[in-house]
Amino acid sequence: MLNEDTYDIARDCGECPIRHRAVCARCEADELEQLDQIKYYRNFEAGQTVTWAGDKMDFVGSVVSGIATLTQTMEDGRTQMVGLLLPSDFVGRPGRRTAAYDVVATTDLVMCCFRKQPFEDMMNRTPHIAQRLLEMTLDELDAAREWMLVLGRKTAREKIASLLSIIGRRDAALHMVGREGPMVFDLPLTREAMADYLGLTLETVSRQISALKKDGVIVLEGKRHVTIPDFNRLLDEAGDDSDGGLLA
Amino acid sequence: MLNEDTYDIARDCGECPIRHRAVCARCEADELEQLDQIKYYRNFEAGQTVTWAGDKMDFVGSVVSGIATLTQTMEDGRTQMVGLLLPSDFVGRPGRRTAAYDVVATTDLVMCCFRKQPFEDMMNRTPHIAQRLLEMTLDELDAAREWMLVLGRKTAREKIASLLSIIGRRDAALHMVGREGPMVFDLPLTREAMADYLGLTLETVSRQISALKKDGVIVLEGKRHVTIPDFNRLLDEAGDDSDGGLLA
DNA sequence: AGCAAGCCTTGATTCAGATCAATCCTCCCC
DNA sequence: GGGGAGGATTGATCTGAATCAAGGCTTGCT
Repeated sequence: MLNEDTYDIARDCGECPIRHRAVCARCEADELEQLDQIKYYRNFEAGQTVTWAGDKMDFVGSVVSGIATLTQTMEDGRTQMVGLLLPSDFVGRPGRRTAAYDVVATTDLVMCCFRKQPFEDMMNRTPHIAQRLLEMTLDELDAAREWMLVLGRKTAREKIASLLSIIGRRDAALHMVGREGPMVFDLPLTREAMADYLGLTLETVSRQISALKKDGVIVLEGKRHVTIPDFNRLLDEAGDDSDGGLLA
Repeated sequence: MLNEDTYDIARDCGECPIRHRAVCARCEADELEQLDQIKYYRNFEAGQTVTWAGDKMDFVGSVVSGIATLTQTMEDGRTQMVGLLLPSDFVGRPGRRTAAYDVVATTDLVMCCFRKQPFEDMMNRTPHIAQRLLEMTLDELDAAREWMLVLGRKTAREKIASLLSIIGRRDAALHMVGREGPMVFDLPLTREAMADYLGLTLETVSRQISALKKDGVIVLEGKRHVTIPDFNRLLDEAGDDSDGGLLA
C-alpha cells in the first residue's frame, strides 16, 4: 500500500488549478519555467500516508487536489490533528530534514512536489517564492491560533459549529460561490477525524451533529452532505462574531 | 496608564542581548546600520497593553527583555492565550494594518520597534531579514501546533507539566545553564494567566500545581519560585517523549 | 443472498474539571 | 497597626464530555 503512489507526466503550470494561491503564486513566467524543471506530481489514495513523523523527508510540495491531514500522536495513542491541508496548501519545511508530523491523505490526493535541495536553492535565488511562503506561513499561524481558542475554550457544540463554518467557508472560496442562498458541501472528514481535529471523542461529535440537525442549524442528507440554511446562525453557534468573517 | 511608555535613547545593536536570535540575527554590519536608523525602543510596565486586537498597528518589533502574552477573547469574556512572547520574539505582522490579538506586558517590557512601512521596505530589499522572519515564523507555527496537542488531548496535570517544562527549557536556553543539576526558575505568569494558556480555570491550575508539589515532581518556594529536581520526571508527567527534547 | 468491515448513532454511566464559595497570604497604603 | 486589594489555596458540588456498550446502515466480497 505504501508504495502505490504513481508518478504522472508533468502538467502545464499555466493550467494549474492552484496556480494563483500556492507557493508559486507570485512567480514570473521565467521563474515558473525553472520550477517546472524540478517539479513532479505524486498521487496518493485515500487513507495512504504521505509522510511519517520523524522520517526523513526529501521533498516539499503543494496539494493540487484532494485533502490531507497533519496529525500528532502521543505514545499512548492519543492523537490531535494540527492541520488540514486543502488544495494550494504547502507541505514540508525548508531547512529541515525530517517530517515533524504524520501527513495522511484523507481523500485521493494529487501533490505537486519538488525535491528539497533544488527547491531550497531556488528559494534562495527567488525572493518571490520566499515571500509567498512567508505569507502562507503567517496565514497558517493565524489559523493555528484561531484553532487554539477553539480547542481551549469552546464547548463541544461550538467546536462542531466552528469546524463546519471553516469547511463551509473554504469550500465556498474554492468554488467562488456567491454569498446568497444556502451553503452546501460534503464533509471531507469522518466523525473520527473531526474528533481528532476538535479534541473530542467521535461519540461526542456524532451527538453534537445530531443536535445541530435537530435544532435546524444544519440539514443533513446522508452522513456527509451538509446544507447550511443560515450561515450567520451557524457562526452564532460557533461563538464567533457573526460579522467580520464574510470577507475572508 | 496607557500612555506611560517612555522612549529611550537608542542603544547599540552590537551590545544587544537578543542580537543573535531576533529578526536581525542574519544581518550584516551594513544592514544592521540601516536598521539602527529606523529603530526605537519602547518600555511598557507590567500589566500594560501593547496592542489591542483590531486596532491599527503601525509598528512591528522584537521583545528585548521581559515577557508579553498574545491573547484572544470571545464576546462573552472567555480568553485563550495563543502565544507567549519571550526576549527575541517578534511582534506584528508585516503586510497587515491591524493587530490580530491583544498583546499585554506580563512583566516590565522593553521592545525594539520599527515603524511598519520603513521596515517592510527594508524587508523587501534585505533577504536576510525576510529569511530570518520566515524561519522564526515556522518555529512559531511548530510551537503553536505543539500547543494544539496540549490543549486538545492532555489532562490538566499533563498541561501544567507541559507548561513548566517549556518555561524551564526556554529559561535554561536563555541563561545557557548546563544540563546537570536541578533546574530553577521563577514563574513569569499568574495562575490565571497559566489557566488562560492551558484552557483551564485558575482553580484547577492551583490544584494541579499543589498535586505536583505533593508528589515531589516540583519544589515550590513561595508561589512563583520553582525547582525541578528531575527534569525527565517532569517530561514524563507531561506525557512527552522523555528523550528528544534535550537538544532544542 | 449472506456476511464482514467501516462508519455512525444512541443510550447508560462515570469522572475530570468547572463552578460556587470560603479563607489565606503578602504587600502596600493610610 | 488596620484595612484592603490582588493573588493563591482549598473544599463542596455540579456538569459536560468521556467511557462503556449495543445496534444500525452501507458497501463490498464470497
